[in-house]
Amino acid sequence: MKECDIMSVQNDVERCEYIHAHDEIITQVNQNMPDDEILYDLAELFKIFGDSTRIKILYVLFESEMCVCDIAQLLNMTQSAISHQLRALKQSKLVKYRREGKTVFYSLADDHVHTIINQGMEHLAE
Amino acid sequence: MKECDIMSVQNDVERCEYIHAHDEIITQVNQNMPDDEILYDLAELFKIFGDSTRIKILYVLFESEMCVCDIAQLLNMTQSAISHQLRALKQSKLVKYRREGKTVFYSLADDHVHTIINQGMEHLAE
DNA sequence: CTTTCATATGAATTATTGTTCATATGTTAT
DNA sequence: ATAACATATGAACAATAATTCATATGAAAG
Repeated sequence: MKECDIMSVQNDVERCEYIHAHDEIITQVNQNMPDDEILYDLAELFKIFGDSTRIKILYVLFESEMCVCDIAQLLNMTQSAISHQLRALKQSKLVKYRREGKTVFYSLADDHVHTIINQGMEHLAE
Repeated sequence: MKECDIMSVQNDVERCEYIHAHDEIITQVNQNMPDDEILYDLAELFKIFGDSTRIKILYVLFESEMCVCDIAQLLNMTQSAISHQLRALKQSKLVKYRREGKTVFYSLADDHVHTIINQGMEHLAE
Protein backbone atom coordinates (compact mmCIF):
# COMPACT_ATOMS: atom_id res chain seq x y z
CA MET A 1 0.00 0.00 0.00
CA LYS A 2 1.39 3.35 -1.00
CA GLU A 3 0.38 6.86 -1.93
CA CYS A 4 -1.14 7.49 -5.27
CA ASP A 5 1.21 8.31 -8.12
CA ILE A 6 -0.81 6.75 -10.84
CA MET A 7 -2.14 9.24 -13.31
CA SER A 8 0.01 11.66 -15.18
CA VAL A 9 -2.51 14.43 -14.47
CA GLN A 10 -3.06 14.94 -10.76
CA ASN A 11 -6.28 16.83 -10.23
CA ASP A 12 -8.02 18.01 -7.11
CA VAL A 13 -10.24 14.94 -6.86
CA GLU A 14 -10.90 13.75 -3.32
CA ARG A 15 -9.20 10.48 -2.50
CA CYS A 16 -8.86 7.96 0.27
CA GLU A 17 -5.72 7.75 2.33
CA TYR A 18 -4.29 4.51 1.05
CA ILE A 19 -4.70 2.72 -2.20
CA HIS A 20 -5.06 -1.03 -2.06
CA ALA A 21 -3.90 -1.87 -5.55
CA HIS A 22 -0.24 -2.77 -5.81
CA ASP A 23 2.21 -1.09 -8.16
CA GLU A 24 2.21 -4.07 -10.48
CA ILE A 25 -1.55 -3.91 -10.92
CA ILE A 26 -1.51 -0.17 -11.48
CA THR A 27 1.16 -0.54 -14.14
CA GLN A 28 -0.86 -3.26 -15.84
CA VAL A 29 -4.01 -1.14 -15.80
CA ASN A 30 -2.22 1.80 -17.35
CA GLN A 31 -0.59 -0.42 -19.94
CA ASN A 32 -3.74 -2.25 -20.98
CA MET A 33 -6.19 0.64 -20.84
CA PRO A 34 -6.76 1.89 -24.40
CA ASP A 35 -6.59 5.59 -25.15
CA ASP A 36 -9.43 7.77 -23.97
CA GLU A 37 -10.49 8.41 -27.54
CA ILE A 38 -10.88 4.71 -28.27
CA LEU A 39 -12.79 4.12 -25.05
CA TYR A 40 -15.06 6.99 -25.96
CA ASP A 41 -15.70 5.49 -29.40
CA LEU A 42 -16.37 2.12 -27.83
CA ALA A 43 -18.96 3.63 -25.51
CA GLU A 44 -20.52 5.44 -28.46
CA LEU A 45 -20.80 2.13 -30.28
CA PHE A 46 -22.55 0.42 -27.38
CA LYS A 47 -24.85 3.40 -27.00
CA ILE A 48 -26.22 2.41 -30.40
CA PHE A 49 -27.20 -0.99 -29.00
CA GLY A 50 -28.69 0.74 -25.97
CA ASP A 51 -32.04 1.61 -27.47
CA SER A 52 -34.84 -0.87 -27.96
CA THR A 53 -35.95 0.65 -31.26
CA ARG A 54 -32.52 0.10 -32.74
CA ILE A 55 -32.32 -3.38 -31.23
CA LYS A 56 -35.62 -4.20 -32.90
CA ILE A 57 -34.38 -2.86 -36.22
CA LEU A 58 -31.31 -5.09 -35.96
CA TYR A 59 -33.50 -8.10 -35.14
CA VAL A 60 -35.64 -7.41 -38.19
CA LEU A 61 -32.53 -7.21 -40.34
CA PHE A 62 -31.36 -10.57 -38.96
CA GLU A 63 -34.00 -12.13 -41.20
CA SER A 64 -33.55 -10.16 -44.38
CA GLU A 65 -32.61 -6.85 -45.92
CA MET A 66 -35.54 -4.50 -45.72
CA CYS A 67 -36.65 -1.05 -46.78
CA VAL A 68 -37.34 1.78 -44.36
CA CYS A 69 -41.05 1.59 -44.81
CA ASP A 70 -41.25 -2.14 -44.16
CA ILE A 71 -39.29 -1.72 -40.94
CA ALA A 72 -41.57 1.12 -39.87
CA GLN A 73 -44.62 -1.06 -40.44
CA LEU A 74 -43.15 -4.10 -38.74
CA LEU A 75 -42.29 -2.05 -35.68
CA ASN A 76 -45.42 0.06 -35.90
CA MET A 77 -43.48 3.30 -35.84
CA THR A 78 -43.25 6.33 -38.10
CA GLN A 79 -40.99 6.44 -41.12
CA SER A 80 -39.19 9.43 -39.64
CA ALA A 81 -38.35 7.76 -36.35
CA ILE A 82 -36.99 4.70 -38.15
CA SER A 83 -35.02 6.81 -40.59
CA HIS A 84 -33.38 8.72 -37.76
CA GLN A 85 -32.39 5.49 -36.04
CA LEU A 86 -31.15 3.96 -39.27
CA ARG A 87 -28.88 6.93 -39.64
CA ALA A 88 -27.35 6.19 -36.24
CA LEU A 89 -26.89 2.54 -37.19
CA LYS A 90 -25.39 3.58 -40.51
CA GLN A 91 -22.95 6.01 -38.90
CA SER A 92 -21.74 3.23 -36.60
CA LYS A 93 -21.31 0.99 -39.64
CA LEU A 94 -23.68 -1.57 -38.16
CA VAL A 95 -25.92 -1.51 -41.21
CA LYS A 96 -25.30 -0.89 -44.86
CA TYR A 97 -27.77 0.06 -47.59
CA ARG A 98 -28.40 -0.11 -51.27
CA ARG A 99 -30.74 2.01 -53.31
CA GLU A 100 -33.21 0.48 -55.74
CA GLY A 101 -35.25 3.17 -57.42
CA LYS A 102 -37.18 5.07 -54.82
CA THR A 103 -36.67 2.57 -52.06
CA VAL A 104 -33.57 2.03 -49.92
CA PHE A 105 -32.82 -1.44 -48.59
CA TYR A 106 -30.92 -1.79 -45.36
CA SER A 107 -29.02 -4.85 -44.17
CA LEU A 108 -26.54 -5.81 -41.48
CA ALA A 109 -22.99 -4.67 -42.12
CA ASP A 110 -21.05 -7.49 -40.47
CA ASP A 111 -21.29 -10.36 -38.05
CA HIS A 112 -20.22 -8.47 -34.93
CA VAL A 113 -23.80 -7.39 -34.51
CA HIS A 114 -24.88 -10.99 -34.14
CA THR A 115 -22.13 -11.84 -31.71
CA ILE A 116 -22.67 -8.79 -29.55
CA ILE A 117 -26.42 -9.23 -29.34
CA ASN A 118 -26.13 -12.95 -28.69
CA GLN A 119 -23.67 -12.38 -25.86
CA GLY A 120 -26.01 -9.80 -24.40
CA MET A 121 -28.85 -12.30 -24.59
CA GLU A 122 -26.74 -14.98 -22.94
CA HIS A 123 -25.90 -12.62 -20.14
CA LEU A 124 -29.56 -11.83 -19.59
CA ALA A 125 -30.42 -15.51 -19.55
CA GLU A 126 -28.10 -16.24 -16.63
CA MET B 1 -45.97 -7.31 -52.68
CA LYS B 2 -49.13 -7.04 -50.70
CA GLU B 3 -50.92 -4.85 -48.22
CA CYS B 4 -49.78 -4.78 -44.66
CA ASP B 5 -51.30 -7.32 -42.30
CA ILE B 6 -48.31 -7.83 -40.12
CA MET B 7 -48.84 -6.60 -36.62
CA SER B 8 -51.64 -7.73 -34.39
CA VAL B 9 -52.17 -4.13 -33.29
CA GLN B 10 -52.94 -1.82 -36.22
CA ASN B 11 -52.30 1.73 -35.16
CA ASP B 12 -52.62 4.98 -37.02
CA VAL B 13 -48.99 5.06 -38.08
CA GLU B 14 -48.41 6.43 -41.55
CA ARG B 15 -47.30 3.78 -44.02
CA CYS B 16 -46.22 3.37 -47.60
CA GLU B 17 -48.53 1.83 -50.16
CA TYR B 18 -46.81 -1.48 -50.67
CA ILE B 19 -44.57 -3.51 -48.46
CA HIS B 20 -41.63 -5.22 -50.11
CA ALA B 21 -41.06 -7.99 -47.60
CA HIS B 22 -42.73 -11.27 -48.49
CA ASP B 23 -45.07 -13.14 -46.19
CA GLU B 24 -42.44 -15.70 -45.43
CA ILE B 25 -40.01 -13.05 -44.21
CA ILE B 26 -42.66 -11.34 -42.14
CA THR B 27 -43.58 -14.61 -40.48
CA GLN B 28 -39.93 -15.29 -39.72
CA VAL B 29 -39.43 -11.84 -38.23
CA ASN B 30 -42.43 -12.25 -35.98
CA GLN B 31 -41.33 -15.73 -34.95
CA ASN B 32 -37.74 -14.84 -34.17
CA MET B 33 -38.30 -11.43 -32.60
CA PRO B 34 -38.13 -11.85 -28.81
CA ASP B 35 -40.79 -10.31 -26.60
CA ASP B 36 -40.76 -6.56 -26.15
CA GLU B 37 -39.82 -6.94 -22.51
CA ILE B 38 -36.72 -8.95 -23.37
CA LEU B 39 -35.69 -6.50 -26.08
CA TYR B 40 -36.13 -3.70 -23.60
CA ASP B 41 -33.93 -5.49 -21.07
CA LEU B 42 -31.34 -6.14 -23.76
CA ALA B 43 -31.24 -2.45 -24.65
CA GLU B 44 -30.94 -1.61 -20.95
CA LEU B 45 -27.96 -3.94 -20.71
CA PHE B 46 -26.17 -2.34 -23.64
CA LYS B 47 -26.94 1.09 -22.24
CA ILE B 48 -24.62 0.13 -19.39
CA PHE B 49 -21.78 -0.38 -21.86
CA GLY B 50 -22.69 2.91 -23.50
CA ASP B 51 -20.82 5.20 -21.13
CA SER B 52 -17.08 5.72 -21.18
CA THR B 53 -16.80 5.94 -17.40
CA ARG B 54 -18.35 2.51 -17.03
CA ILE B 55 -16.23 1.15 -19.87
CA LYS B 56 -13.15 2.41 -18.06
CA ILE B 57 -14.27 0.81 -14.81
CA LEU B 58 -14.69 -2.51 -16.61
CA TYR B 59 -11.24 -2.18 -18.15
CA VAL B 60 -9.74 -1.53 -14.73
CA LEU B 61 -11.48 -4.62 -13.39
CA PHE B 62 -10.06 -6.68 -16.26
CA GLU B 63 -6.74 -6.53 -14.40
CA SER B 64 -7.85 -7.16 -10.85
CA GLU B 65 -10.57 -6.74 -8.30
CA MET B 66 -10.43 -3.25 -6.91
CA CYS B 67 -12.01 -1.04 -4.26
CA VAL B 68 -14.14 1.99 -5.08
CA CYS B 69 -11.48 4.42 -3.99
CA ASP B 70 -8.75 2.84 -6.11
CA ILE B 71 -10.97 3.01 -9.16
CA ALA B 72 -11.78 6.63 -8.45
CA GLN B 73 -8.08 7.46 -8.23
CA LEU B 74 -7.15 5.50 -11.33
CA LEU B 75 -9.84 7.25 -13.33
CA ASN B 76 -9.30 10.57 -11.59
CA MET B 77 -12.95 10.91 -10.68
CA THR B 78 -14.87 11.40 -7.46
CA GLN B 79 -15.82 8.50 -5.22
CA SER B 80 -19.46 9.41 -5.64
CA ALA B 81 -19.44 9.30 -9.41
CA ILE B 82 -17.73 5.91 -9.39
CA SER B 83 -20.07 4.57 -6.75
CA HIS B 84 -23.10 5.59 -8.76
CA GLN B 85 -21.71 3.87 -11.84
CA LEU B 86 -20.76 0.77 -9.91
CA ARG B 87 -24.34 0.55 -8.79
CA ALA B 88 -25.47 0.48 -12.41
CA LEU B 89 -22.91 -2.21 -13.21
CA LYS B 90 -23.99 -4.15 -10.13
CA GLN B 91 -27.67 -3.96 -11.03
CA SER B 92 -26.90 -5.36 -14.47
CA LYS B 93 -24.91 -8.15 -12.83
CA LEU B 94 -21.81 -7.15 -14.76
CA VAL B 95 -19.78 -6.78 -11.57
CA LYS B 96 -19.89 -8.47 -8.19
CA TYR B 97 -18.44 -7.30 -4.90
CA ARG B 98 -17.16 -8.50 -1.57
CA ARG B 99 -16.79 -6.50 1.58
CA GLU B 100 -13.56 -6.55 3.58
CA GLY B 101 -13.90 -4.33 6.59
CA LYS B 102 -14.55 -0.79 5.48
CA THR B 103 -13.61 -1.36 1.90
CA VAL B 104 -15.64 -3.00 -0.84
CA PHE B 105 -13.87 -4.84 -3.63
CA TYR B 106 -15.50 -5.03 -7.01
CA SER B 107 -14.73 -7.56 -9.72
CA LEU B 108 -16.17 -8.75 -13.01
CA ALA B 109 -19.18 -10.99 -12.69
CA ASP B 110 -18.73 -13.20 -15.72
CA ASP B 111 -16.94 -13.51 -19.03
CA HIS B 112 -19.65 -11.98 -21.20
CA VAL B 113 -18.18 -8.59 -20.39
CA HIS B 114 -14.92 -9.59 -22.01
CA THR B 115 -16.59 -11.02 -25.08
CA ILE B 116 -18.90 -8.09 -25.60
CA ILE B 117 -16.18 -5.48 -25.20
CA ASN B 118 -13.78 -7.42 -27.41
CA GLN B 119 -16.38 -7.71 -30.15
CA GLY B 120 -17.03 -3.99 -29.87
CA MET B 121 -13.32 -3.33 -30.20
CA GLU B 122 -13.07 -5.60 -33.23
CA HIS B 123 -15.90 -3.77 -34.86
CA LEU B 124 -14.22 -0.42 -34.27
CA ALA B 125 -10.97 -1.76 -35.69
CA GLU B 126 -12.52 -2.61 -39.05
C1' DC C 1 -41.58 19.80 -65.78
C1' DT C 2 -44.92 18.35 -62.57
C1' DT C 3 -46.70 14.89 -59.58
C1' DT C 4 -46.13 11.09 -56.61
C1' DC C 5 -43.90 8.21 -53.54
C1' DA C 6 -39.87 6.73 -50.44
C1' DT C 7 -36.53 8.47 -47.66
C1' DA C 8 -33.77 12.01 -45.17
C1' DT C 9 -33.16 15.79 -42.15
C1' DG C 10 -33.41 20.22 -39.16
C1' DA C 11 -35.66 22.12 -35.24
C1' DA C 12 -38.45 21.72 -31.25
C1' DT C 13 -40.02 19.02 -27.54
C1' DT C 14 -39.84 15.55 -24.15
C1' DA C 15 -37.48 12.09 -21.77
C1' DT C 16 -33.38 10.11 -19.93
C1' DT C 17 -28.99 10.05 -17.94
C1' DG C 18 -24.28 11.43 -15.66
C1' DT C 19 -22.14 14.17 -12.27
C1' DT C 20 -22.03 16.95 -8.21
C1' DC C 21 -23.17 18.13 -3.59
C1' DA C 22 -24.66 17.07 0.79
C1' DT C 23 -25.50 13.59 3.74
C1' DA C 24 -26.50 8.83 5.27
C1' DT C 25 -24.94 4.07 6.21
C1' DG C 26 -21.77 0.78 7.81
C1' DT C 27 -17.28 -0.69 9.71
C1' DT C 28 -13.18 -0.31 12.66
C1' DA C 29 -10.53 1.66 16.30
C1' DT C 30 -10.14 4.45 20.38
C1' DA D 1 -20.32 5.97 22.67
C1' DT D 2 -17.45 8.74 19.58
C1' DA D 3 -14.37 9.56 15.84
C1' DA D 4 -12.52 8.42 11.43
C1' DC D 5 -12.82 6.44 7.11
C1' DA D 6 -14.95 3.91 2.90
C1' DT D 7 -18.92 3.57 0.50
C1' DA D 8 -23.79 4.50 -0.81
C1' DT D 9 -27.56 7.37 -2.00
C1' DG D 10 -31.20 11.19 -2.76
C1' DA D 11 -31.95 15.50 -4.97
C1' DA D 12 -30.60 19.05 -8.11
C1' DC D 13 -28.50 20.37 -12.19
C1' DA D 14 -26.49 19.91 -16.71
C1' DA D 15 -25.96 17.38 -20.72
C1' DT D 16 -27.78 13.90 -24.19
C1' DA D 17 -30.77 11.60 -26.79
C1' DA D 18 -35.43 9.85 -28.93
C1' DT D 19 -39.54 11.18 -31.18
C1' DT D 20 -42.51 14.27 -33.61
C1' DC D 21 -43.56 17.66 -37.00
C1' DA D 22 -42.73 20.06 -41.00
C1' DT D 23 -40.23 20.05 -44.91
C1' DA D 24 -36.45 18.85 -48.14
C1' DT D 25 -34.19 15.63 -51.34
C1' DG D 26 -34.19 12.15 -54.85
C1' DA D 27 -36.18 8.89 -58.12
C1' DA D 28 -39.73 7.23 -61.30
C1' DA D 29 -43.89 7.95 -63.99
C1' DG D 30 -47.07 10.62 -66.50
